[in-house]
Amino acid sequence: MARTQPTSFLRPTIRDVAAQAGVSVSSVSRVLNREPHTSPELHARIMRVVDRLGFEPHSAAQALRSRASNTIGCMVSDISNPLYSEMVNAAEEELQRAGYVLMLGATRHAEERETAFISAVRRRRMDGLLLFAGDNTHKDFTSALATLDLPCIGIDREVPGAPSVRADHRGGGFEVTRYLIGLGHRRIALLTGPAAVLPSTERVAGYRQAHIEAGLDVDLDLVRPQVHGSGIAFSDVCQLLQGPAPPTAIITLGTHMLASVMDALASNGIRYPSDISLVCIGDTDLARHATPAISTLTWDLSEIGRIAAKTLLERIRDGDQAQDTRPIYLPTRFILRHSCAEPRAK
Amino acid sequence: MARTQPTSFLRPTIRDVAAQAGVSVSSVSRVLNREPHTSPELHARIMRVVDRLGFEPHSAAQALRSRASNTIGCMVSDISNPLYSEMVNAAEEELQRAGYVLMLGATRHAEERETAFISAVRRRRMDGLLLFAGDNTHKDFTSALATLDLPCIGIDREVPGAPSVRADHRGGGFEVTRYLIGLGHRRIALLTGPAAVLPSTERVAGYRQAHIEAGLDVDLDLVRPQVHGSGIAFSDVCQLLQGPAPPTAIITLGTHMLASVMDALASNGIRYPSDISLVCIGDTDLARHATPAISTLTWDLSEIGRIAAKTLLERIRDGDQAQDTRPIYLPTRFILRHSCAEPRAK
DNA sequence: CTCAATCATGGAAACGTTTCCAAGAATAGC
DNA sequence: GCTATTCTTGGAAACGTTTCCATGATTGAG
Repeated sequence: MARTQPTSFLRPTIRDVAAQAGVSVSSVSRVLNREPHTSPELHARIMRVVDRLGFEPHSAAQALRSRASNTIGCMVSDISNPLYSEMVNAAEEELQRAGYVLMLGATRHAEERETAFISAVRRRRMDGLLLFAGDNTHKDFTSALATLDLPCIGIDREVPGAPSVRADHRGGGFEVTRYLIGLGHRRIALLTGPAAVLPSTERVAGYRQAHIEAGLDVDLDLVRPQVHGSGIAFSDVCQLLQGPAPPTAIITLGTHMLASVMDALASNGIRYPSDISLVCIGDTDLARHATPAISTLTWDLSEIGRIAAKTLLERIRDGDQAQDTRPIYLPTRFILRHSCAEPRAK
Repeated sequence: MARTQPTSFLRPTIRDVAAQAGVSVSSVSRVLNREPHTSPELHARIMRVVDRLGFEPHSAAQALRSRASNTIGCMVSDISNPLYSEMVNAAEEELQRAGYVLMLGATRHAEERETAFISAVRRRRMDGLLLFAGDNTHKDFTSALATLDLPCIGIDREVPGAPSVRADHRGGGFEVTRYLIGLGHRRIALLTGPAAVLPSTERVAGYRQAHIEAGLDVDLDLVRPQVHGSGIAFSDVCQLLQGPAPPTAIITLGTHMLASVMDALASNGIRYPSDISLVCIGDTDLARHATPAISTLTWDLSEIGRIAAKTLLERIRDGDQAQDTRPIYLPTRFILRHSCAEPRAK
């Protein structure tokens, strides 16, 4: 009887509900969890009290007892990168609908933050994990990940023992490079993310493949992986343009990097498509509305997020079965605009 | 003794640690929580076992007992909006550093998702809440919020009883409008977000104020709040341009909306700055690199996120004191580029 | 009409921590 | 050298659920 009259400043517990309704705690739990074997009258009586008291179950207690936290971890290097934020947005929508809450962990490319997040995932007994593209040479992180027995999906990333959802960056890189080669370009610069991140790795592979198929050598000096942040692309582009054998075409990421590249072109007095051809990867307002508009390799970011979320939910439901870990690929699409031309005759 | 030998597939608990170290559970807890009154030898012995077993405390149990979840809620309408994602990114960094995990709730402007998220905040006993700009006419949400006794910060939003961090959208709207009026414009269209969202409300207020100070009437037909998503600005701009008294200047948001506006101008054969002047709110790559570059009202998004996070942390630490709920304003800055001119003589 | 099966409910033991309290050991004050 | 304090540790009671088990009531089969 001690808790029949709940003190006003304390949130009501399931015992308060049980006491006020004159039933047992277990009945309240059963009703709240829609279990069978509960009479309609009991249900009505309990729900009335629940509403009156504004009872809301304490999810930590639920998690402790039932071993499900209804929480999904989402590890991403940089949520302010529009490529990621669009995928996260779509995934969150899908997971929210299924009753899960997303826990965000932005790693900012630091391995120490990655391992810290994995630790948080373990302590909080999260139910699943979405792992976005990141540096796959981080060994501490990889080994921390290996100890994690948890449904997991890689997004533009390979995760041992887990399926991944990816855009076909290799195919995209191939298509774009082949297109430029077809126009007659022989020195094509590729500005992409760090080499150890899957999309970049794949992109470079596609770039090489296109060269090989055309019987051309690859000049690795033209492949310039960019470190994150700042407008580092700027100096790389300047260096290339001012070098002995400047490129006649540039492939760059469509995010901030494209803006840096355009700055670099401008400050070297070089115009596209007349002086140099330009293709970007990842469609943006800037690519669409620059003058001339920039030909772009694009793919469906939201769809990747959605598929990743759905696949994760399936794996959570199916438990240990469904060990199909084949990657799911989404196609890229090349949008031709007006930023490319045949290279200048010497 | 029953649990001295932990079964391999179960995660070790604090009892396992205690048993293996031959000490009491409470000692382990004390050591782990860095409490005073623990001898160095005990500390060393326990930590050795903790490391060997790979023990990680179950945060649900901690939350249940200690009434702190180390979790911050983050309610935002749309995480894929770059304005929001940059603020969230900065806030997350600050909160992560303090040991908190961010729980993301994207509401997509739906009140039902807002109230659902508040419910999640309550059930999970989150320690604080970051509330980003949203429709302030949502009454169910507002009343749900009122029952929430929890440190809370509004970001570009007013929250009763809580401080807010905001850009000075009113001042910014005023400055931009005054600038255009100064150039001679008398019909200035304002395309902004929904009227019930604070930044828009304030912006419109600044816009009116500039008109009033100049002794001009405000034609409310020129103020066009835009519903979210899609390129709705497109049809509004077309309608204005084709109307009887088209505007000679347009103020628009710098996000996707700017692209829509540019499309609308293009498809009506109208060029800026010669035919019409253009200013956007919120700096983007597009605004910087469009030709001509677009004059922009900007402010420090990351700083807003950081300040919001820090203020929230203070409030969590200070408990019920520190009831200073005055809003913190950040200034806007007008960047003059090449998108404005005096209006055409008739 | 009886016995077995099912239904509806209650009681109590978990889940894995933290924290309160008690108690013995060590230290300090005089 | 004795008492009053402070240190160090252990035991046990919470925290608020879910779930297992037991029990009485109801139903169904023959």
